[in-house]
Amino acid sequence: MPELPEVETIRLGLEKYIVGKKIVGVEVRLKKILQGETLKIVGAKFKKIRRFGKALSLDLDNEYSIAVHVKMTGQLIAKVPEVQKVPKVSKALVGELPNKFTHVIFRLDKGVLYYNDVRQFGWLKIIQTAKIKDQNFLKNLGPEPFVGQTSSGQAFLTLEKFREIIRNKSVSIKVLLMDQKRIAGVGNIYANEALFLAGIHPTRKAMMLSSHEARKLYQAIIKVLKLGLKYGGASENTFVNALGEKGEYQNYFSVYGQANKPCKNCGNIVKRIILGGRGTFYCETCQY
DNA sequence: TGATATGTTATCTT
DNA sequence: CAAGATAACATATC
Repeated sequence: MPELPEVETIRLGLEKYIVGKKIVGVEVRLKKILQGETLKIVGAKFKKIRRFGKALSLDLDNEYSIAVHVKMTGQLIAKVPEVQKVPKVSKALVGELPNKFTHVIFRLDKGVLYYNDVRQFGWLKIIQTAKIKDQNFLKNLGPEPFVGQTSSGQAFLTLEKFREIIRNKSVSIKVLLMDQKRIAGVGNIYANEALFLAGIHPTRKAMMLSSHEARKLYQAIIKVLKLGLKYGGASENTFVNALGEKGEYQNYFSVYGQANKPCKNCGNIVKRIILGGRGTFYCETCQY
């Protein structure tokens, strides 16, 4: 769920609302979620928020960073004095803060930053900013599609690189799209949507795509990611932005989650299979 | 009650 | 080594 557009949505919110604010205290309610010494960051100010694929780095002004991966159900929510009324806050997804899913609380000089996580798969790591690139979650990250934001210095996925990545790979194209080591940022929702848009069947072997199909799919990936970002991400499950508001992209899915419903293009029934251990949705008529 | 949900990593089989 | 399947993590929701 939180894939590139959702994490970028969080990043934009944090950039706007917590950069410049000082950490005055840290409360860790669930120890396994946070690694590192909280003492290192007390007194430091947020300087910059970077994104690497689906991960974030909250850089402080004292050479330390808080690296964050929200995995499936993590939420980073800021309560700041300049946002008095938040009209679209999702009560169902957030409710009172802190709540029973709030595992880490950063108290700021002006406001609070909460980390919530229903499934507890996400993590936060306090590390030296200079050592970010040595982290496993970054070392093996592939180039990421360009969706109009540059914040991390990550390599971008060009059409030439994409052709190189799919060349000679007999893995299915959908599994390849979701492989973070090959392409960073694309998860199950956007892989399904991009393949539908490009008219390519998810089980096709990557190496069997024609030159034309490779270009079409490359363009489709960028298009759906940009669309997701435009709608503030997809709140299919627990995703909310840095203010606790839902995204809207789930209202525009073509195939994801549409099993047994008519294809928006041709009216045929959308199929569901499992690929890479994940629900895979496609139209037999429109994708081949 | 049981199926389903996703990101990542580990493990096992082919 | 490549690829594919499956499970594990933890829990809510339908």
